Amino acid sequence: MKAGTDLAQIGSLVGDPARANMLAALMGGTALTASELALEAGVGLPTASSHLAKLSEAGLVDVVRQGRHRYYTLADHHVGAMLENIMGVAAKLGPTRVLPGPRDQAMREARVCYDHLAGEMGVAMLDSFIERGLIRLEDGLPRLSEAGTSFFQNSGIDVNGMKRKRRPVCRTCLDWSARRAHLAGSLGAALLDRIQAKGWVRREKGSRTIRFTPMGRREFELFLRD
Amino acid sequence: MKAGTDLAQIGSLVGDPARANMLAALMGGTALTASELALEAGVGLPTASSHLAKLSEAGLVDVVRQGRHRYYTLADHHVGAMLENIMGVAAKLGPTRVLPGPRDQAMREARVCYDHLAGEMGVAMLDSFIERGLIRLEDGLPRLSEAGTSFFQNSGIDVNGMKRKRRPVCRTCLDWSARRAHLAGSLGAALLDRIQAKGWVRREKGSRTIRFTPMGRREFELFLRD
DNA sequence: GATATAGTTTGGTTATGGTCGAAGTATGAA
DNA sequence: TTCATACTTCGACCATAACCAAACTATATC
Repeated sequence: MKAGTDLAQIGSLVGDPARANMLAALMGGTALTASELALEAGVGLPTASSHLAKLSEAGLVDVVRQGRHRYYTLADHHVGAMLENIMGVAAKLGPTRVLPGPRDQAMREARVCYDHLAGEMGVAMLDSFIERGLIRLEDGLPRLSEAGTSFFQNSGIDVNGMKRKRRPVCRTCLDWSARRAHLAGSLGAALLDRIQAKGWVRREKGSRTIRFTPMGRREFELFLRD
Repeated sequence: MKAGTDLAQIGSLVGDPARANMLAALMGGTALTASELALEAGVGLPTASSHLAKLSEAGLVDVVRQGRHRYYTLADHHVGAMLENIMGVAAKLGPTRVLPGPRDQAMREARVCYDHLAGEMGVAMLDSFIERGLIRLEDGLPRLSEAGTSFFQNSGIDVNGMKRKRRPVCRTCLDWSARRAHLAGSLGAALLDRIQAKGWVRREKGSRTIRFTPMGRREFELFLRD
């Protein structure tokens, strides 16, 4: 009874097409303004504003005011994971998607999951870290090994700084396309940052899909073999 | 855009209070008839029938006719996992649940997650299996070791039979109360079966909560130390 | 056969909530 | 100060869908 009420509350928030589009857009990980989200959702500004107020009040999204803009983001990675999960079920159930088009194909290969890399490339990355002993799995939860700590620190990622924060450094997230785990957490986020900073990928604008450039792909694979 | 539509579709199904209550009831794992679900949801039979038609058409629930009854169940464990996930977010976000009441306490400790054991007891069980080397984690996915195969086979669970089926034998499921993994998959389901068959637990009717009897608790802990 | 039980279908009512235009607030720029 | 941009609030409108009563179908029991 009580459980049903909780379910319904979140469900109805996600259940409105306009809000669902907004949330899907925010899955891209970049903060978006109210106007951008209105455009994304295909509704007027007043409507968008009211939707965002609801999402924000419920705690699904965070907002930070900057000048006359309001930047919205997903509240945290749990929300991102939940949305990813729902999309996974939708994809399984969905109206007989026979052939995943070329666009879906690219998305399967690499995409942004809130703030980290997902898709086959993301799964491959975590696999590689585990194989090389940089990350170890304990009770199903990933932990950075000592070797991993120094490896990432040497790569210019401030892992020790991360360890002092609240957010877990390593976390796994179930990849709906590959049905395997990929790396989330602050380390996952930092790695996506670097991949983007190094110009290995192009973001398709308005989409979660990311495409590796030929050069970027080579570099990335080298990085995994390191 | 397309992703948003998928989200909204599932969201709106889960977003109606009546349907949410039905789904929550089905999380208990037992098949329920349309009338039982109507009662659970607090709506009339015609209303329930229409809701169930929608859920069924969308593929979230399965129905099997038996005489003049129709027994509904969640379509598969992915749906269960999704609902569990949504509840987890709701619990985190929820209206400042300060003190989890005694009832919630029991639910934290042990409950049914669609067809397997969840809560602290479920987490403890998986921990124990891993510690004893019966289950090993590879790439974040649990796999039965050889020792595990013979152990469970000796306990009277037909693991080898399970391996031939489509459904994975071992799967982890993130426990929203403990934020740790517990064991799902066909082995998880079989273990819950045995726990119930041995009379170690009492089901609270109309609830997912299960309570270990004093004796059952002792036996269960022995089983984990085995 | 007649009767009861389980569930669906139909039709009509109601209300929740999404929508936008217009007016209002807040911040920044000229 | 004045104008422009970014967003919110208000008010009114409208569509979707949740709901039930009554009628209907199908299965079981007597």
